[in-house]
Amino acid sequence: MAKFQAPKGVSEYVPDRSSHFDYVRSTLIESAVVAGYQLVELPVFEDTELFARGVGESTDVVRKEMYTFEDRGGRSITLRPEGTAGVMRAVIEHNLDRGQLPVKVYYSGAFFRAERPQAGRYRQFYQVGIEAIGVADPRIDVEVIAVAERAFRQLGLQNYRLEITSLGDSLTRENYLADLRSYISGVSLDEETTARASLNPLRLFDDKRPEVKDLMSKAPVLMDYLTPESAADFAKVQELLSMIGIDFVVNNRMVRGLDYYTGTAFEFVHNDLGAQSGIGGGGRYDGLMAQLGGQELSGIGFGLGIDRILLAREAEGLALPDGLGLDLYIVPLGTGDEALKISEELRLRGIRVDLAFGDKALKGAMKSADKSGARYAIVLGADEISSGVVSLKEMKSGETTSVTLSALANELIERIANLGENS
RNA sequence: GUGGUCGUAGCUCAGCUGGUAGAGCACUCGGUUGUGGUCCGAGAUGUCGCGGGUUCGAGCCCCGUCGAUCACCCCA
Repeated sequence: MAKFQAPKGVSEYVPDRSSHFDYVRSTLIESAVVAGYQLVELPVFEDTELFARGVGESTDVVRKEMYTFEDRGGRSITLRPEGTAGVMRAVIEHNLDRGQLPVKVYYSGAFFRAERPQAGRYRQFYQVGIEAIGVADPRIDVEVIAVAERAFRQLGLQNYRLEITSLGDSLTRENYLADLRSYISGVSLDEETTARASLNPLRLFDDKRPEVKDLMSKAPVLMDYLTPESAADFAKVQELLSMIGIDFVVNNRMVRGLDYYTGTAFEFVHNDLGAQSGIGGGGRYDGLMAQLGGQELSGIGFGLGIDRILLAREAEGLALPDGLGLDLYIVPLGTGDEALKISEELRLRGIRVDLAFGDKALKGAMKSADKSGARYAIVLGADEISSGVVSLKEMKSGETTSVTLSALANELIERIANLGENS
């Protein structure tokens, strides 16, 4: 029979790599939680119009990368290609913006874009994102950036940089885009590039062809058009980032792929990832809430790519930290009934326990103990059960200690706690 | 969506100018009494991605297809 395979271009995680994935995801989430962001768990599909209006009709995401289908009721549905539009919809729908501001939420899950896959670019991929809605304050911009930066540091990443820019307010953009368009219309470009420019002239700053780069290096720069208010905000953001010790580089040619960004925009770029080097990015969006039928509230947020962050950790040779695996592995001799019972008692105390099943020989079961990565192992045979004493073996050193079964849970808990203090 | 490279045991790969498959690691069992990681021995494992074609004969050649990968495009 022909074997099935996963659909083209999806990322999926199975042991042992899945534990690394889970470590990255939970570290990112924890960084948001400690800053007061609360979970929103949202659908992975939404009304197509939400993304068309929210993300922007001119974006590639909306024009050619969405998974769109008609449901049985004839509605046009789209698998979410990004997180912010759905969050705005939920905030408006549940009136979260009627209470205290800012609304601070995080999300985590799968997103979908029908692109040609390559390393770090998948058709189903995973992000953790946060949004802070309702307060336009450079300090929140910096907090949002700090949530990402802190997570990256905790994950041990080194070889990356933070790029920031300001896209200015609507007046800034209006003036700037007019000048940029007239500059572009004055230079000669091929048909396809001209078409891209007419959709969003900013995109040309991303072009990798030398001749286009050369042309764009002489183009007007948005930074020069910032209104005094935008310029002051941007200066404040930089000042505060420095104050809390976050390094950054200003990239005044940064291009963001989604149309809703205004003001502060940022991107984390990793150096070891090839073409798909962005591990996270975000920015402020002034008009989005109103655009989607809500109040005129500004917001800021980011999306971090779990897949790419995992690749970045692997590229930097970072291993999983100790202490995430099993605490104890039980090797039963004879019937394993007692081992099963004890494992449940220990698990009830929060100790991570696995055991050998299926009447494995001692040697084989000890090998399993070794491979399980458990910190400790005990053999549980007739002797131990009748005497009530087991020999607790630390797998790494091979040292054994006699412990009574009744004291085993406390002994393990104490040792695990000590380990946490030492590391 | 466009172009390049690639696809052989669970994993990493070898397989010369076409003659019906191999290594290392991993896995299972064993090296006589209840303790893994080293060592030694034995063993199982592949429709050579899939489909067609050329040939007396194809893992090696040709076409298609699926997938991966790299770049473009775009982005997390």
